[in-house]
Amino acid sequence: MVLRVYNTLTRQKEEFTTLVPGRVSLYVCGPTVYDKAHIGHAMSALVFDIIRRYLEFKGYEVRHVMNYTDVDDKIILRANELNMDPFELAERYTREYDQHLADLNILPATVNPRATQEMSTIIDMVQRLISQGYAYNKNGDVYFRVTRDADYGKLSGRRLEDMQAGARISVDERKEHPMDFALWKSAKPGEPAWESPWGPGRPGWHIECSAMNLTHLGEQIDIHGGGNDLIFPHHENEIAQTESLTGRPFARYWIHNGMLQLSGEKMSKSLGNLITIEEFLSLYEGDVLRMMVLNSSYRNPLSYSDEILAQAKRALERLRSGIRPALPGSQGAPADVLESLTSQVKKTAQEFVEAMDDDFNTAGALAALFELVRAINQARDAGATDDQLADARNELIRLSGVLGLRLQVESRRGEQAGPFIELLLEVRNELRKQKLWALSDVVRDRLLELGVVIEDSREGSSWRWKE
RNA sequence: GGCGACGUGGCCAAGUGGUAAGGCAAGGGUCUGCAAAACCCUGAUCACGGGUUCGAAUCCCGUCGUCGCCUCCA
Repeated sequence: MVLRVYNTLTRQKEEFTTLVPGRVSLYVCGPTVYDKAHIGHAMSALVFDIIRRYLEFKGYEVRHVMNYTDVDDKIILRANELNMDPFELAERYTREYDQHLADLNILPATVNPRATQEMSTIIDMVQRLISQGYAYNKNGDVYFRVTRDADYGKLSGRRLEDMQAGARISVDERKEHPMDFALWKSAKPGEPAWESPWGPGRPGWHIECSAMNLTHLGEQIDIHGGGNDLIFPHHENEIAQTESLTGRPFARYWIHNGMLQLSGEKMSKSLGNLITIEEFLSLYEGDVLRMMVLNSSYRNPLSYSDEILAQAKRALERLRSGIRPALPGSQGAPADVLESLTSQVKKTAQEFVEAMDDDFNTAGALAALFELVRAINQARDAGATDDQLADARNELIRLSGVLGLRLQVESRRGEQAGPFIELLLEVRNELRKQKLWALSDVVRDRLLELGVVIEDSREGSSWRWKE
């Protein structure tokens, strides 16, 4: 099966091949660490986590780089407001973000470079860009000369002429062309600064990513990803810088995720319509957010609402219903039921791969998993034993894992409670035999309040942790 | 104003030429002391208007609507 990927650069789905057989170099733009991250950032991280996991499932060895922008205007501004050291501020939010990623079950990147640790590469690149005529120095500020780059605008589909017309482009006298962008910014007194041939200053935003790619992945990479709000100017400028220097195509595939929306608008700090990852995780488990992402297509906008959230929660529960144990007293299911279960396992695996191969169609992949869940539940209802369910259940767990979903969550609460709950069930069974319904209902209700779900059947009762 | 994306049942959403996956919700049923869960059954002709085609949600044109980018942004 061939994987096909939508490439922003060509605006179409393309067959996925890598520079080096069996290996993928993946660069994803990470956050600027000046404030708490919101679930829009989480969505992007989840999308690329799913992509990475699927690539690994396909047998690729993935070298995954995600950067932290830990020096820039906003960090300095915020640090001043808080009367704090900018590096300390960045460090705090970097650590916090790392923790969020772990909480969301996002695999750690192979490398997490930071802008402040790439200075020598950045300065070297800027210097070479100047010497080759792609950039110029104006009193300590260095700008990229967009008119020198013949195919500037190829990623975002813009032409320089179009952008000048009608747009509000700030007039900056120091620039030769309004669209020229900063490679190096001179430092004002008191600002963090690094020594450079053009005086003390700090890198512009775009050059750091170019530098980190070069250092950690090389001149050419397979996939470059990020939110679609980065297409212009950020990724456009990365291409301009890198390709001007190397003379070779930078990333083979540009992959961009759609924006998370809240009340019809992009979730963002400037609009103030955001939910932080911290807030979300204090109320729900990370897999709920992952489920929301999986049930949509990564390139389209995803709107966040209480209803969508509730749907994702229920969908996750349904998926998990597939791994519940056999019913008490099961004697085995009829042969035809077991046969159709076996064939559904095969069918699901096949449909799962087919869907994911089509530009990571996670919604389609989920549909295949839900069909497996139904087949498993049918078999269980028909009396299948744990042994008879094992293969199907393992496949469900395996494929869900490719999407990063964790179905087995029981252990997160103390296992020590198990024997005591069993004891309560035994006592309650006695009560039920004696038809003391009121009392047995009290036990069930109180246990539910404690997070334990009791389900009665003809053959006896079972329990599980509430999700 | 320029560039781009999208518009499928109450909600989310797959499907991009051959008569509409899946999930949530809703209604009916099986099971059950009750409940819950699970299982079974029930619903859309695909924004609107033209066109191409034997045949279109799926291709083309137009209209309307929503969103993103054009300034920092996942």
